[in-house]
Amino acid sequence: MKALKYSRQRESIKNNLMHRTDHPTADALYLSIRTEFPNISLGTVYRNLNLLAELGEISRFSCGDGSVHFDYVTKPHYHFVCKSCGAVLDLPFGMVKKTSDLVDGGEAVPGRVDSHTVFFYGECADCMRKKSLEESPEIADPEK
Amino acid sequence: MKALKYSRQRESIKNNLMHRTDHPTADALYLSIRTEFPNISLGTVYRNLNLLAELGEISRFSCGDGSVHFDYVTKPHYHFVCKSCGAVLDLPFGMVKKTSDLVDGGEAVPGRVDSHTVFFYGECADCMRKKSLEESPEIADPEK
DNA sequence: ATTATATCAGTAATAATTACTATTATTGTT
DNA sequence: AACAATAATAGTAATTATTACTGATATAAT
Repeated sequence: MKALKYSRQRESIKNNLMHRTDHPTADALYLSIRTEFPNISLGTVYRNLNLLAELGEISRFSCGDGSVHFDYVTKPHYHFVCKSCGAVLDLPFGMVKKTSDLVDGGEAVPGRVDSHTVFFYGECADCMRKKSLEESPEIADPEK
Repeated sequence: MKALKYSRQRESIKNNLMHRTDHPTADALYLSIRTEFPNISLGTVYRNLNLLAELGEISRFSCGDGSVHFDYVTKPHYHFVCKSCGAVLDLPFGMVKKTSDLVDGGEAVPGRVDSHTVFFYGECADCMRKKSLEESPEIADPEK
């Protein structure tokens, strides 16, 4: 693994993302940072955003339309997306207490909720089985 | 508004999506349909998928990686995404009973859940205010 | 200072999606 | 069944988002 080196550009990207709450796309962030670094490259923005996401310093998500957004807040929380203006707002993690909170949005949501989606991420039963098979075949197939 | 006309291609796209459970992307669907319609156009697939989604006959979603998937099931349900093989599985709507089901995935999930996200879609307070202002300004600003 | 290498700017390449256009298919009407 | 109106298509070009590449520059350790 190669050691990380400081760079003013990466620092600026982190700083910029830290001081805004609008969950910008890579391009929106690029346009903003250009006021400070007039000739920063869009590729540099992408590379650092993905690097920071891998390091867990920021999070990246897509809110359904295919575009990817970035967020400095990494602790678990939910998002509210306005279908009218496209704004993405943070919602406190604890707002969902029961299923009915999901269905009607509960009272903590700053607007009208029409629908919601939930995605679970992990490893499916098939992949778990395959992996344990690779690690210790004798358990899965004692004849061997 | 222009009237909808039948087309064998659109029928085939619906049919194909109806008989599979793997939430394909537009391109995956295109490759599959080409066995029946060897010279169907990728643009035709995109156009019809988006049309059907607007009509509410199918649903479209992105599971975080940026790619857009399509689903013939339009009634509310959740998704489980395997980070290992990329499979997208349907989860029954009623599986989430309380917050702890969200956090640890509960027992209804066919695999190991590491994380989850929730997106609420609707209209934010700002847009709601603006809209009501446009419709009846005298209420918002009686002096006028 | 010297050296090694991570990072950069700029550009080219790739992938996903949409737009355009001349042609074909569908539907309602004679 | 032929006709006219137009929705839909195939094929291609254009657009957008993102990644890959390359020679130059910045950073960190010796």
